[in-house]
Amino acid sequence: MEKTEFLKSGELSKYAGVNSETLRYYERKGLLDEPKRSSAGYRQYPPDAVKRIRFIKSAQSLGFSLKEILELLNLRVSGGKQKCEKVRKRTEVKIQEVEKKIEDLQSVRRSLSKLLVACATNNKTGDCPVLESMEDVSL
Amino acid sequence: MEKTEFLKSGELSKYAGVNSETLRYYERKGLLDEPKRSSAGYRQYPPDAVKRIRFIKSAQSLGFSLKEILELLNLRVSGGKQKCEKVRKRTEVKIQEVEKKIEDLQSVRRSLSKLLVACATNNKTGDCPVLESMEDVSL
DNA sequence: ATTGACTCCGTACTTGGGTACAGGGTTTAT
DNA sequence: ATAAACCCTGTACCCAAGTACGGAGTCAAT
Repeated sequence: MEKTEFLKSGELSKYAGVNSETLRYYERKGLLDEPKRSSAGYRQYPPDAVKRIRFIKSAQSLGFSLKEILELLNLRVSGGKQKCEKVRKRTEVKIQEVEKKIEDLQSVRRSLSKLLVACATNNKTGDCPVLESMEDVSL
Repeated sequence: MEKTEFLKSGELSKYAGVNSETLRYYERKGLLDEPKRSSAGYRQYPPDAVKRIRFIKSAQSLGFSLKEILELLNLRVSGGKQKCEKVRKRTEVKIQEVEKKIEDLQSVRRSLSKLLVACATNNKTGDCPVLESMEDVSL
């Protein structure tokens, strides 16, 4: 009877794994477009709002603030030559930032791997080497 | 006359680019070892405390909380077979987490690259394509 | 020996990113 | 037609990660 085309806030929050209050919060912050409302005033989210929330959550776990995430989300080409140029510039900057993060993480991973190797050595010899802590190894 | 071997809180905070109150804060949180004190009670940091602060700051920018950073810093092998085993296990978990972050970042970078390509196309044709926003592209 | 720039400590304040009500309307199942 | 289970709004509260502040001691230069 009902086309189950849209999600209510409870449904969206369940699928996306966040508190439904968080949805309102993101809406206030402009991270989530204001959804249509039912006649009773209930929010009706399009199904792919789930993707949006998940994107926000991943980006956060990668060290982006909500403000930065908003900037990422607002990068998009929408016609007009000079606007496109601006987007290109800002995108290049973002890419640099992301690549820096990737390099730092790879450096962290290398440090962790050294620890593993040290442990493996121990398992052969029974004599556990003392390894200086993370930040001495690299970065 | 004075061996300038140690750093005072103001010096360390300057070199490491943080507020000196932050040093006290990190000390309280166990991220920074309590340094020796001068006869007057002034903190005397070893020069490589700078590395420690920088490590903390990078790790933060990669999405690690101070609590997680403390765990990373406390990973180290220091003798004793079963302890080494525990370290190895925890290290493996950390490596997985780091690799997940790297993959997510690479995915973000690919999305951003698509934007760039779209922009480049525009610059040839003068007709700027409409590209859906970040989270539709990937992740 | 006084001034200015530092340090100490404890405590209070701030900001970002949520979470939790209270008080009210709605929908669904019985 | 009534209760359970939603949803709405506004506001207050919470935690992490700092930051600022007051009152006091210290150090270096004049």
